[in-house]
Amino acid sequence: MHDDPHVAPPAISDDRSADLRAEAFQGVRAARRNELAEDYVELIAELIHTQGEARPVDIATRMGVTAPTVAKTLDRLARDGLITRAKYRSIFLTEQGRALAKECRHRHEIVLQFLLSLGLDPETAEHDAEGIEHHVSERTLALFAAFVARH
Amino acid sequence: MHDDPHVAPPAISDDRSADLRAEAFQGVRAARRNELAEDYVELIAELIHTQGEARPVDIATRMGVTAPTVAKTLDRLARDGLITRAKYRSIFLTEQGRALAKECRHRHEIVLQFLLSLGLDPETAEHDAEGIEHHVSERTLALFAAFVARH
DNA sequence: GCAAAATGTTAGACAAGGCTAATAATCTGC
DNA sequence: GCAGATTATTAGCCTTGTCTAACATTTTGC
Repeated sequence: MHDDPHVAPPAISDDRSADLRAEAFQGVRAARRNELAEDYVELIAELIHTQGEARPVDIATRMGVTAPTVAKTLDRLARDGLITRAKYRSIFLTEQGRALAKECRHRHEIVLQFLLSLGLDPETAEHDAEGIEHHVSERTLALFAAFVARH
Repeated sequence: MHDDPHVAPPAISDDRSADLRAEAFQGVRAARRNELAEDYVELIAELIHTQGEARPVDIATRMGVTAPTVAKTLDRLARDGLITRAKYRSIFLTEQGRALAKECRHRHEIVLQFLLSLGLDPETAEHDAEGIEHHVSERTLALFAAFVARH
């Protein structure tokens, strides 16, 4: 249960450390599972805003995947209650989808501004923000926002 | 091909912007495909260093997955030339695997120190670093390192 | 208002990454 | 040195996310 008294104990016992690690990885894997949904929902919100509607073909172009891939992914999003769709019609966000999109956009914006504040060029900043935004905790986000505010 | 002259052109044409976006997402997806391999290789290196050997059971515990999942993943890593293994024996890194592990550890360390410098608590920092490290470009990493150096 | 173009869907394949259940090998303690 | 515990593997299933090929529908341009 506790540290073996005969060996020099590390700062944290191996068991506890391994458990913490496992939790961290499980959290990361959970985040990874949501990344694609978040990317889609964020993009759909943006398309609705800028183009007036979100069509599969535009999603496919911007995501860099084929139309059938988009179709299947949209089916999953619909199943998960993030969007509604009708055959051959464009996509709508549900209330839940809109909430997620808003949250994602917020996170994305803070991460992006943070990277820019740090002196990164806009293109790399956009690129890295896309990858990083899904893995930033509330605490880290708050620190990023504070940093942006004072620079 | 070019902007329709009848509408107010955005800073960047929609086509170009959509292409850039597609590239960014493809890059992110590519990074995602490597994440698991990087996590494993990094962990294997650490286990070899701290325990003297890397056994599947310890990998499973620390990754928070079951033994068969580890076995299958290790087969892929072996196929991809990152590790060598023999039935019922512990795992070794190839030259390529060691190089990847070293690079990952380096990135991880910088991201972690950066988050700590920013004032994040150690546990959250470790957790976020685990997710972020795979999505940080060379440029961003350099900026992180510079920030750590002057704080 | 119809033919052609554009868009959307369906079917089916495949790899990755996860699981459980069952089996096999190794290691450990007496 | 053997029985039981631990560890590793295999088999088989599931979901996600990607693709191509084929087909269906809608939109558009005369």
